[in-house]
Amino acid sequence: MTRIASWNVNSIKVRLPQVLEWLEADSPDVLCLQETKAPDDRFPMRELEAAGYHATVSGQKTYNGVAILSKTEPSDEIRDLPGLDDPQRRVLGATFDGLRVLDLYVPNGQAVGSDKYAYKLDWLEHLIDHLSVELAAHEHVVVVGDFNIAPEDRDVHDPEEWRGEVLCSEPERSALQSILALGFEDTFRLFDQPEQSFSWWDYRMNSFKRNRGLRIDLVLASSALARRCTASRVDAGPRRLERPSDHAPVVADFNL
DNA sequence: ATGGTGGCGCGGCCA
Repeated sequence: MTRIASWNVNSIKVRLPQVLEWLEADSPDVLCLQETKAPDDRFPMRELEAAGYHATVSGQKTYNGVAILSKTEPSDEIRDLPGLDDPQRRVLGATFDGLRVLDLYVPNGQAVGSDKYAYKLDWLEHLIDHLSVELAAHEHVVVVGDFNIAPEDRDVHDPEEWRGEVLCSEPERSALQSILALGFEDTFRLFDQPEQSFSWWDYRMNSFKRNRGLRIDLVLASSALARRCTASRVDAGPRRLERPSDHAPVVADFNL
């Protein structure tokens, strides 16, 4: 069994104890992190290596930053989308024993119509182009991360409140559908799930206690890999801890 | 309601 997980930690410095605890409890083979908010020379390599994990990083100061923690060594790492010259560290790809892993921190987009929203849609276009290349090169591809898109209304606590807003707008959802149409499955929807399952809850307004959330953290698997998926879930446990990330980990198991 | 909460870093940006 191979377990792949994704967690937007909103600062690896603050969340390191929770990450170490979660690695110990859930023993993923690969844990992809987003919003590490740390330059590579400030990433806590030693602590994670002591826990038995390699750390492959692409970070920056203050914002963004992605990392892949893995039990085995990576190869063929990428840190950019081809054709997109971008200082923001949002992409990390690596291969582990024939499994191609892409860790994404998709731009938030701020508000529909803003410059950041245009950047998000442009970024997604470059992502779609690159994922077709990845699919052509690898049979088993898993694309995980904070997509900052709720795929469908059932992934939103109040679809009418969010209708047309950033994270839910039609162009964003259309871009995600284009990714799926390349030949990916949203592994969460391969299984029966509790209603009102979300992966992100705003820090404000007691959103978590009221379960006012969105499911924006996804594990997508290429068709051949999806056939080997045995489970996919959100682990809301860490969101209940003191000083939590605003995101919960998402986890998928594969018969590999 | 243009707030609210949290991280970074020490004022204001970003989510």
